Amino acid sequence: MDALSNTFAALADPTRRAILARLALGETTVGELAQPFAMSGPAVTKHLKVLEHAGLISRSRVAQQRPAKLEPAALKAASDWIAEYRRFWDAKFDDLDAYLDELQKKNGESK
Amino acid sequence: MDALSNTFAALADPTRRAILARLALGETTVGELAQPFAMSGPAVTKHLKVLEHAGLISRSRVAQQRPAKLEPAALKAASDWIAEYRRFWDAKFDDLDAYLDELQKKNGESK
DNA sequence: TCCATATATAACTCATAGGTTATTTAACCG
DNA sequence: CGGTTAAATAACCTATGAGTTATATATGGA
Repeated sequence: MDALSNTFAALADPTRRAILARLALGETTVGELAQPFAMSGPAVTKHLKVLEHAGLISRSRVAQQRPAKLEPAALKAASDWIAEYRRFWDAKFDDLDAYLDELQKKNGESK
Repeated sequence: MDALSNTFAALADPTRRAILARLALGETTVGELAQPFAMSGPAVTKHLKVLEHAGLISRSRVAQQRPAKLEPAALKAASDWIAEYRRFWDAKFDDLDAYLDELQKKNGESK
């Protein structure tokens, strides 16, 4: 499957979105996720595999634990895809676009 | 299933994303979609049902045809969900936020 | 009314998703 | 080395998704 399909499919599960919300607060282990979600360890491991395959998280190792960490790049790709439709719901899109261009120029100079 | 899960699940299929891209150009019938996608009519009908159930499109009737039309509100909801993670990939998010607040004030006065 | 056209529904196949429990692997510690 | 803890894998179940072909429904027109 293509990367974007994997990303959207990963986001289509409320448990996985909750896991991402938890990871936004910091790295977390499988055990710390299994408890609040009232779910078996293997189930959490599977969800993490889906998220990892979608590029939304990465894993590391600390002793016996394998903490998961948020990887936002894939979210950005999904956001960019949706952004192409922004003009269909946001009447101010064109104005905003001009402002953002201007802002980027400013940042390029000052930062 | 919750609305957001339905939306992301609908977007997780490349054929359905292509259908949305086609609908961004204007309303389209089942027949006009089946041909370029080399797919049977019933398959298109099923994809349209998924998109409609996700709130991403609406249907109407013109003679024997049932044109489909893009409904961007559901896309906005998905975009808003992802936007909460923007700070994780966009270092300029805080600055941007200030600019957008300012812009909204301006629009409130002038428009 | 009868036929043609466009779409939807029914019935089916095959693959995958999400969950379970039981077992195995990996890493630390006495 | 032997035990303990954390996580992954295996094997399984059930439900759902995406596609097919065949059939039914709805609309328009001669």
